[in-house]
Amino acid sequence: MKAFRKFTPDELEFVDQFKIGELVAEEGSTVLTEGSNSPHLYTVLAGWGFRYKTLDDGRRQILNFVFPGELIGLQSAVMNTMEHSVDALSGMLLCVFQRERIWELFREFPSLAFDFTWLAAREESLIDEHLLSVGRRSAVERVAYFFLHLYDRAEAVGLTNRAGMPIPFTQQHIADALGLSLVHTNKTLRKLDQMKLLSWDRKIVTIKQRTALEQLAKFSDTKQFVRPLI
Amino acid sequence: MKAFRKFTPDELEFVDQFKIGELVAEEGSTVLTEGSNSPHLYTVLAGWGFRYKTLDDGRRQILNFVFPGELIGLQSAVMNTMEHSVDALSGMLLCVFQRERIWELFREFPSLAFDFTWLAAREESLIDEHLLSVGRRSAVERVAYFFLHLYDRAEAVGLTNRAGMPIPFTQQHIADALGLSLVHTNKTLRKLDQMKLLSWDRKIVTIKQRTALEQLAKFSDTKQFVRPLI
DNA sequence: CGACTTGTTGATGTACATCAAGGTACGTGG
DNA sequence: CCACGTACCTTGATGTACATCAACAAGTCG
Repeated sequence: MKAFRKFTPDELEFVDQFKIGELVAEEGSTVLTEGSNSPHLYTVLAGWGFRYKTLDDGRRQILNFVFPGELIGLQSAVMNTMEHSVDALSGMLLCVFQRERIWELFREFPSLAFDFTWLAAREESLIDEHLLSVGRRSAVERVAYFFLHLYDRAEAVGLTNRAGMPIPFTQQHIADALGLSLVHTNKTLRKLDQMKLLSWDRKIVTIKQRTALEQLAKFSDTKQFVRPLI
Repeated sequence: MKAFRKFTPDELEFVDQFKIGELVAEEGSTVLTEGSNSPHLYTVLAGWGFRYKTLDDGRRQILNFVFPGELIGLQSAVMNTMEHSVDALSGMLLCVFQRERIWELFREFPSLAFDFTWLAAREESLIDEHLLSVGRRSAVERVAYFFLHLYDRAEAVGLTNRAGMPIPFTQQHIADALGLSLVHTNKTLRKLDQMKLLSWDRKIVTIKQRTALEQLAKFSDTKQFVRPLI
């Protein structure tokens, strides 16, 4: 997949024995739990997931969605506690690594260590943009931005098709990601539909007028993040 | 300062020649600009700053505050573009590093590389919590949480005193950090003052009833993040 | 078939934003 | 010392974007 870089043979060998197995996570299951101290680190091989935090009274904030090629659990790997949970939206296939050996990775394979740092920095910048949305964009802008961004990421890993983007989640997830109520999210979606900019139909989202939507969303030229080869 | 870990002599030597100088940033000046490709990486030695993003119509979202001991510009160092700006709130003293040599650092000093990753992961987890606030907490909860969190971080680097926490910013900054309007931020502060939980007086903030405030804010047991020694 | 999940819509309520005005503290130059 | 400006905080009146509640329709799963 063009989203990934090439590895050298010895990197591959290390990754191969760093890996301790594969995990199939069922749709709706929780892969990692806030507050736990997971001994594992995962790479997503297939499927969708999402990271989130909750308040004790049940309010939930979805922090980001997780796509193939991304890492989950790095936080607990370097800090010894998970500060968020991860759920599987669709069935997911995960590649499992041993957390304890992360130190070895840093010592022996600086290029892989750099990848980790790069992924962490990229994740941070995604959340920064998301925070800007939730803090300063209106509901329509937020929804518009959200789907533009999501579409680009899904497309990059081949999760879109001619019809649009098949979506494994409900409007409640969108609401929880954008800091809106379920009802208002629905009304905002209907509005974008009436404007003929975006459609949501039976779990398929289609972007109908990309440029108009980008203007509405104040969509910043999202350069695809490419990890530099150094 | 107890917030920092000890370095080994050869780490110190490398850091010393990795460093290319010091920079004094004036109060109110911009240290890094969104969209630029800064050749430098900084460590904060003294003073306060903040990271933020803006929309073209001027709406601003403050992402996080920056304290001594923290790194700025790691994003541009690993990804070649800044996705946010950084301004100095007070006068700041920065230690400047050469970005190009970051690769050398990863190759020669895995322990320092690990520190970088650790700092990136910590920053991410701070923003996650902030996003939860902006997305799901009410205005009072947000303000309460904000000051509890800020106080702890300020205290960790010795920026508080018996009177409380001297604050180098205005209510507009708080509003921009919390996704509120200036006026509503002010009213919320007055409310917390009337409840005798928190006071804001001439740039000094005092937490008057810590536990009550924590309950109100749904303050999660913020463990001080301690970088593991591996 | 009912029970349940998901999407949709209208009526009502409220938390927040916006507007407008005034107050205090600090500076400046006369 | 004053008059004047400016930056920041404060408060009330009004407006609006969003939340909450309630009800129903359509699909889906036992």
